[in-house]
Amino acid sequence: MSRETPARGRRPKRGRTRQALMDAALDLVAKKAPFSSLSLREVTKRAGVVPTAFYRHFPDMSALGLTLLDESFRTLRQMMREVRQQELPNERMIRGSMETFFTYVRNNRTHFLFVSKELYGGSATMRQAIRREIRLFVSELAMDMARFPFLVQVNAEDLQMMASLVVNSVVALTQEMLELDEDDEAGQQEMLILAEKQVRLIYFGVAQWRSEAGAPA
Amino acid sequence: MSRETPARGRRPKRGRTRQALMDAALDLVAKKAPFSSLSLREVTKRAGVVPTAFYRHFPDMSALGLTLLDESFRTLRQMMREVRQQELPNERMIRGSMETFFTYVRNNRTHFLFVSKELYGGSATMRQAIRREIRLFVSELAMDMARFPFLVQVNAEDLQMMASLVVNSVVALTQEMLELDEDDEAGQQEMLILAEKQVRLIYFGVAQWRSEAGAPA
DNA sequence: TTTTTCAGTCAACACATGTTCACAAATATT
DNA sequence: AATATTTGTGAACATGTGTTGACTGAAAAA
Repeated sequence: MSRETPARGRRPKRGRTRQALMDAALDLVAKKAPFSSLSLREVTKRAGVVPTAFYRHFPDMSALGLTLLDESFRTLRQMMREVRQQELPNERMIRGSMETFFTYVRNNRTHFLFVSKELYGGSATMRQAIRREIRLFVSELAMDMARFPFLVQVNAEDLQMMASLVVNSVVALTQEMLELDEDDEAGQQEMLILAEKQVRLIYFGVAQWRSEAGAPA
Repeated sequence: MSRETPARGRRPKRGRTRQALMDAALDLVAKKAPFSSLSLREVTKRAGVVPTAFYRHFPDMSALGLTLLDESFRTLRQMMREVRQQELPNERMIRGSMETFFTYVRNNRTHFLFVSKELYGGSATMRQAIRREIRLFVSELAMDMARFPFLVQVNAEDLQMMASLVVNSVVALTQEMLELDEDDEAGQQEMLILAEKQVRLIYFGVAQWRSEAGAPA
């Protein structure tokens, strides 16, 4: 922390411009339109930089988008790792996972908002990339579930089905939560409880599955 | 079916322009960008009409959007009615509902695509409107579920929770299906089966619910 | 220190956008 | 048949857009 305050008049902002552009875009997405309807000039203006400076860091807007996606994914994966490694007793497991997950969402609101909007509204490449990531998430969850004693004899396909059900539900609730006001504590808490209940309900169904519904139609 | 072929040179297209604009927008949304990044001129061009003609039918683009939303909702409600009124025996019920639902999705692809993209990517008013419609859907499903013999003693809140779980899951699968190619028969069928399985799984959980998980934490 | 590379500015362009206005054709009303 | 109203057209505007090129100060490498 040595030389700040860049001389007044010409401000160098020594390298942070790239990040400033990304943050600006994220901000705009969070409180305005989807990324696809963001203009280059809009982003640079918010970043406090002249339009042409953009090209020093990204060839075009879609490149910025992909970088943003990458940054968001890093957050997501880190969260996933944290959720998976905390081995809790069966009863507390669901609650614990949901808590750390939603905490992550709150602490990385703009990232999740960005991903949420791009999941269906973004370009084809974006949507594909996000879906791939989600599928990965589903597979890992399925692997974890395979270790449950009462699921040892469920085939891989059904495990995948169950995991995707859990993930889809949590994703939906996450998107609903993002719709809430940022500091609506009560609403957020309500969402957490709802999420826990729903996942628990699914696990009830899962526990029942092996016996009855073996063969597909 | 009297006077077609509009005289060549000046074409009258006697009133159909409004619908042409709506269809054009829907088309563009289906095979290109989200609605918010559509330009007025783009839409009019695709509708085969001069930009200024737009104002004869809508004050601005967002009005077009709301009209489109309304049109899509009519489709949705009609589908809902049809699903609800077919009282099938318990075993066939889930399968039957899913089949008519997904048939509707296929037959109104552009509408569902539009709604799907607007759900998270659209303007605040749009998102709210769609969410309201979904909540309505959830409430009706909860009412239907309340009549199940094994659910009579589940409280209203939990019924709502279960219904929202079902709806969220089906919505997610619908969006996944819309990502598929339009004439990927195999993929669509697969989605249908997956949907049925997931809903059935949820119902297993539901059947188990009443006994164990009464009180919230 | 000198030189090279990096990261910002400024001016300018060609083009797409939303919107206006006055006008004309098609249709509806009388 | 005469008139009024709706619906589409054309020209024109101010503004916002992506992108170019030449230039310049700051930081890094020599």
